[in-house]
This record gives sequence, structure tokens and C-alpha cells, in this order.
Amino acid sequence: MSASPERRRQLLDTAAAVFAAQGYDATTVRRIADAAGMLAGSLYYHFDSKDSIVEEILRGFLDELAGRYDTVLAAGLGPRETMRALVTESFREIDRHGPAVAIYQKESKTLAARERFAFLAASQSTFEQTWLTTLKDGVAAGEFRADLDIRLTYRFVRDTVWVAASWYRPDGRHSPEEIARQYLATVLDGIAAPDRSDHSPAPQG
Amino acid sequence: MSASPERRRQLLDTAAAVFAAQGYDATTVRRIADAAGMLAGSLYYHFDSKDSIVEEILRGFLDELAGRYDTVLAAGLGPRETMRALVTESFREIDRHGPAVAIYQKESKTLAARERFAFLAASQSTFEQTWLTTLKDGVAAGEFRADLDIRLTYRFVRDTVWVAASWYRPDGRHSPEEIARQYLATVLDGIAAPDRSDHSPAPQG
Amino acid sequence: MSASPERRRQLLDTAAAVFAAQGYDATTVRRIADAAGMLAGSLYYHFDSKDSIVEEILRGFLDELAGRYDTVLAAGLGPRETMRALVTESFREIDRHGPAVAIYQKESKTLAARERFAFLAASQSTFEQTWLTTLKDGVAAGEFRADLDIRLTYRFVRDTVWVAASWYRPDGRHSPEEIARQYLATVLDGIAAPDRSDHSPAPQG
Amino acid sequence: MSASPERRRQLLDTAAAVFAAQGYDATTVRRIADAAGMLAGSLYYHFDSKDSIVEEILRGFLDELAGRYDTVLAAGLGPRETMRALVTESFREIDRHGPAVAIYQKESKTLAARERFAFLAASQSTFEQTWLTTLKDGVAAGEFRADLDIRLTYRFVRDTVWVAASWYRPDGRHSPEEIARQYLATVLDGIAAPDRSDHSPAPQG
DNA sequence: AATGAATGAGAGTTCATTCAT
DNA sequence: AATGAATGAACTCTCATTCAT
Repeated sequence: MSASPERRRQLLDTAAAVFAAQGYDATTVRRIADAAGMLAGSLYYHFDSKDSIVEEILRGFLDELAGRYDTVLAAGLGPRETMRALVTESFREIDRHGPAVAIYQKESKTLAARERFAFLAASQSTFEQTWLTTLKDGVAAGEFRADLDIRLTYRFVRDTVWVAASWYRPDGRHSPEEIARQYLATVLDGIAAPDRSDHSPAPQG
Repeated sequence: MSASPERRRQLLDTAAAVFAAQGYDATTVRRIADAAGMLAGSLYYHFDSKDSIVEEILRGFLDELAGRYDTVLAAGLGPRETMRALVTESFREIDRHGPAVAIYQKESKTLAARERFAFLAASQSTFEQTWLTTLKDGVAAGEFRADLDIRLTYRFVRDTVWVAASWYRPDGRHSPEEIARQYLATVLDGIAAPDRSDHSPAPQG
Repeated sequence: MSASPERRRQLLDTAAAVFAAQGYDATTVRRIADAAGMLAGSLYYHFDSKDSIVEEILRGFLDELAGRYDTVLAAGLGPRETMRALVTESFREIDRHGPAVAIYQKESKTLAARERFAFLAASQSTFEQTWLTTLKDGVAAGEFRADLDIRLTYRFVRDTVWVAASWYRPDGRHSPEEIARQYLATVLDGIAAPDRSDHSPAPQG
Repeated sequence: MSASPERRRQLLDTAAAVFAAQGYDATTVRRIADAAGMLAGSLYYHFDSKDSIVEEILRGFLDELAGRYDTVLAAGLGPRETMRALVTESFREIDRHGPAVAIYQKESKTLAARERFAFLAASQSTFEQTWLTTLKDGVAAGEFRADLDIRLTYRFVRDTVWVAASWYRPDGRHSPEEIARQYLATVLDGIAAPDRSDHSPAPQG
């Protein structure tokens, strides 16, 4: 259909920004077209449907992220460093494709119920495996606490990372690496001040 | 014979479940009516509009939560215990009104832009103050790390807590208190195993 | 159905006032009920339908008016005096049943198209005959100008009289008889000052 | 190839005819669309709402009429000739835009209560001034009877003129000028035959 | 590559009406 | 005599989509 892949990219970026700001269902095709400086009907020269637009946005984001995660895993770091790297790549992804991540975070649960978006569930499974394995290995290696509830921890980590897409601004004070560092400090070592053995509930012996 | 307020409550609960499952915009009034065993038009005997339904759901949740938070603050606990209590109340709220929380988490940003839902922004401000104060006090009291980025930490805490509403099932394995305990362990002390080489040279023998 | 004809009358008056103020189609049954201090459904104890309410209002008005006109005709006055009497009775009817007249004036054309309201067309025919005869007799008797277009004049007379229902207030400055007198002065003798033979278009010899 | 404004005009004319025939409230948007040979939804490509359609119809009519009246006033004729000209222009307007006038006559009172249609009240005031001034000047100049109730006369004149829109057919026997002449004969000189006994003892030989 | 006009399905909402109580 | 709750049809309006130009 479309001749220029660049135009396509522009349009996808425009659409992603609108979807992220208003929500997928609340976004009309006309609004995207407005933002792109054309009429609603004209979008159909470039894309088959509204669904196909989000699909392409989400696939692009997920493919890229999967690639980054694979690279991290291929490096064969220890669990703690792997986690550091995964988190950092995640915040970088938010930095690069914030709108796509925000859409993913907000809409994937609903979209995944539809056949067309089955790939969302598949991706999620893969990512889940990556994280569960890393956490489990970390516990086995004695790098993470032995009493962690792995699945619960996975959810906490996953959600806090992605939810950042809803407030992160690429031009804000914090670089993605800085946010990742802060985030990791919190998650790895906690926000409590270093232990002075006076916590209220006596530390279970 | 069911008095009006009870029927209203039933309908609100039904609606909340549907909104939470499908998203506000994607939910049709007909679908809510189906779930309630009536026709779409009949809903309008009880409510003015689709908007007024979510509004009532969200107001109910926010009012209740504000009350709980106030009780916590009025207890005058130290920052660490205050945080523990706030988190626990939050997970209990998810336990009681999961759908309402899920709607709040997913839709409030978009809804708050509309005049009718300005109260959402107001509530959020109040909650933000509660958390920021608690965190600041904790740092001042030496209970939380001195190097915390307060705002960033606030966001992490807020988001992880609320996002739990999207996967929490009241009949699941974990009670809200159990989840709160796990969560607090993570956030307060981190997921890293107590490290012998980095800082304190072996915590508590 | 209804026990008390008085209650019925009250309700009809209330309904007539609302219909006259808002128009038949724009008036909801609920609004009438509100004005009557009851719920919409309760009206159906007294009346079969919204249609039956207007029908009763209009029939009441038309029957009464037909009676008055008949009395006038039965008096056997000359055309000029007959006209005077018909006009006066018409304004009195507006005084007594302003809302009913206003509804008739505004809605009868549309309503008459429906089988149920065929009686409107019938009444109108009768009235038309009364007027046409009176005018024709007046011309024949030399009391009205010989060059009158009878049908046109009939319409002018009919419309100006009825349209008064839309602005007439029973408690206003003018009594119905006073308005009738003014009206007749205008229609019979014109608004021009008594002829001084200096009209612009030379009075055709 | 029909340029947008032409299509718009066509659709407005179609809508005006339907509104005039059935009444504004009783007219569904589907019926207008039917009459225009399209589906209901398609109308919304051209117009924002049903309200905006009547608004445009009424504004068009009122603007044009105001222009004609202004031209008449600018001519600086005497009161009697001014009146003649105003009446003639009014019937011509009915000839050109009968449906619009009929809608104005029937619906403006109800519509004017709504903010959007406040312009109706404004126009009416202007027209009222035009007529009151003309009548007053005529009385002062001795062209109209000294004992006229100006406001009452204004209402009679206004209503009879506009109400003609409800029965006037452009293809009927009478041209607008002819109707205006008949009408003026009635209003200016009355329908009574020149009377020999009452006042002037035989007008002009 | 884009426009202008239309489609058709379905959305939220209204409303006359019904009926058990 | 009236209420409270519901029905079901219809209404205005929106929107993704199509297609001739």
C-alpha cells in the first residue's frame, strides 16, 4: 500500500502518542488523522484498520524489547547483574518508546483477549520466564533473599517498571539510567535505612 | 422489597466489575444491564448516565480510602509503622473494592481531564501529600535511607500498590495482609540477600 | 377508571398548561406528572395515554366552542352583528381555555393527520362553514365590501383570532371583550384614518 | 462536483420542508435523511446536530428578512407606504422561504427559551421596533387612526402575516403581491363596506 | 497520496407505557 | 390512588470504514 516507510513510521508515532494520551478505545481515527494533518479516510491508505495500527505499534515495541532482553541474557551475567541490565533496558525502552509502553501497560490485558492480539500474551509469557528464571537463579545463588515469593516479586518488579511509562517524560530531570539506578537501589536494598537492629517486629531469628 | 440503596449498590458492584474487566470506554451500558439482568434503558431509572455510574463507584472508593488513611495518620505512629499501616490499608481496599481500584488505576488519568471528574485530581493530591510527608519524616527520623529521591519513591510505592488491583483475586492464595507483608519486606529491606561484603559486615551475627 | 371527575379536570388543566408552554411533542408525560405532583406512571390511572389527554383537552374546547357558535347563529343576527358575536365568543374562549386554544392553534394541523384526531378536521370544516357563510351573507347584504376574497378573509380572521391565544394572559390589562372590540374595529373599519381622499394609489374609479 | 455550499443548501431546504410539515420535535433526523436520500448518520457529515440544522434555517431566514426590512426603512417612505412595503416584503419572504417562516412561526417561542436560540428573541425585538415605530409614526402623521392600541395592532399584523406561511403555497392562485394587496386592503380600510350613515356622509361622490 | 461524501452498525439516552404492590 | 421498577422501541449522534475521484 504505502510507498514510504518513513511516512508510515511518522504516522505510527503520531498514533502512539494519541493512543497513550487518551486510551485506545477513547481515541478516534479522526483524532489521529487530525494530529497527522490529514482526514480520517486518508489513514486507510496507509493502514488496514485502527486495530492494525495498534498492532503494529505494539509489535514494534515488543520485538525490540525482546531483542534487548535476549542480548542481556546472552551476556551470561550473574542474576543480580542480569536484573540490573534488564531493568536498565526496560527504562531505556520507555525512554525511546514511551507511548508504546504506556499503551502496552494500559491496554494489553484487554486487547490480549482478542485473537488478533494473542501475540501479547505470548510475549508476556516469554518476559515472565525471563524474570522468573533470573529471580530463581538469584535465590539459588544466594544473591536474593531465600524467602522471596518469586511470582509476587516478579509482579512487583514488572509493574513498577512499566507503570513508569505513564509518568516518564523523555525531557525530564532523570535519564533512564538514573531512574534505573534509583529503582534498583530501592528494589535490591530497600528503602529502609541500613539495619541498626532495632526494628519493631523482632527480626525473626 | 429491596430498598433503593441496596439495589443501587448491587448495580454499582455489577457495573464496577464490568468496567474493571473491559475498560470504561469499551464497556457498553447494554453490557452492564445484561450483567444486571435488565435492559439498558432500565439502568437510567437508577442512574443519570454512564458517567454518573463510574463517578459514584470512584467516589465511594476514594471516600472510604481517605477515611482509612485519616485513621492511620490520626494514630500518630512513627514513619515506618505509618507506612506499614498505609500499605496494609491499601491492599485491604483492593481486597474489598478491587474493581473500583482497578478502574481508578486504569482510567483516572484520562477521566480526570474532564470537569466532572476533577475530584480525582484532588484526591490524588491529598494521597500524594500523605505519602510524601510520611517518606520525608522517615528520612528525617533516620528510618529511611537519607539518599532517597522522595518523589520517585512515592511513585514506585503508589504504582506498585495500586497496580496489584489488576491481578489480585479476593479468593486467591494470599490475604491482603500477607501481600502487604511481602510487599513491605521488598520495599523496606530490598530483595537482595543481606550482603556481607558491601556494607555492614554481616548483619546481626 | 378514575373516581373523581374533579381530579380529572385538574389534571387536564395542568396538562393543557404544560402542552401549551412546551408543545405537545416536546412535553413528556413525566413533566405533566411533575406539575401535578405525582409520578409519571400514576397518570395512567386516570388516562389511557398521552394522546388521550390531548384528545380530551381538545374535544372539550371544541365542543364548548361549537355550542357557543351555535347559540350565536341561532340568534339570527345580521352578518355584521353575527361576526361581532363570533369574534367576541372566540376571545372569551381564549380567556377561559387559553392553553387549549393555544394547543389547538399550534398542533392541530399535525395532529389532524392521524386517524385518532380526525375530529379536528371535522370541527375545522364546521367552523369554516360558519365563517364563510357569515362573510358571504355580509357581502350579499352590502354590509361587507363587495370585492372581498372570502376565503382569504376567512383565513385572516381565523388566524388572528386564534393566534392571540399564544400571547393572551387572563390577568392582563385587556378583557376579552375589550380585545374583541379593538380587533373588530381593526378588521371592520381598518387601521387607516377615515378617508380624506388623498391616498397615494388613486382609488380606482 | 456539486460544491459543498450547494449540497448544504439542498439539505437545508429538504430539512426545512420536513420540519415545517411535521414540527421540529416530531421530525426525526432519519426522516430528513430519507427525504434527502441518505442515511441518518450521513447528515452529520454536513451538520453538527439537528439543532444546528434548524438554527441555520432560521438564521438564514431572519438575516435575509432583516436585510429586506432595512432596505424598506432606508427608502424613507411615509408610514402608510412603509407599512405597505413591509407587508409586501413579508409575503415575498413567505413565498421564497415558506417552510422557514412556518418553522419560525410555530417553534420560535419554544426554541427561544434555549441559549442556543437566543438570537430568535433578539430578531423579534428588532422587528417589533420596526413595526411599532412605523405604526406610531403613522398615527402621529394622521395616516392611521388616532385611537389605535399600537401594541395590540402590532400583534395582529405580525401574526396574520406570519401565520399565512402555514397555508400559503408558492404555486397557488395568489402571488405574494396579490395576497399582500388583499391583506393591506383589509387591514388598512377594513372589511366593512363604506358606510353611509355612520361617519362621513358618502365618501367621495 | 489524499479528499469528500457516504455507509451501517451500534452507542448512550429518552420516554410512553405497564404492572405488581 | 399512587409508587417503584422495569420494558422496549425509538431517537440523536458517533465512528470505523469504504470508495469514487
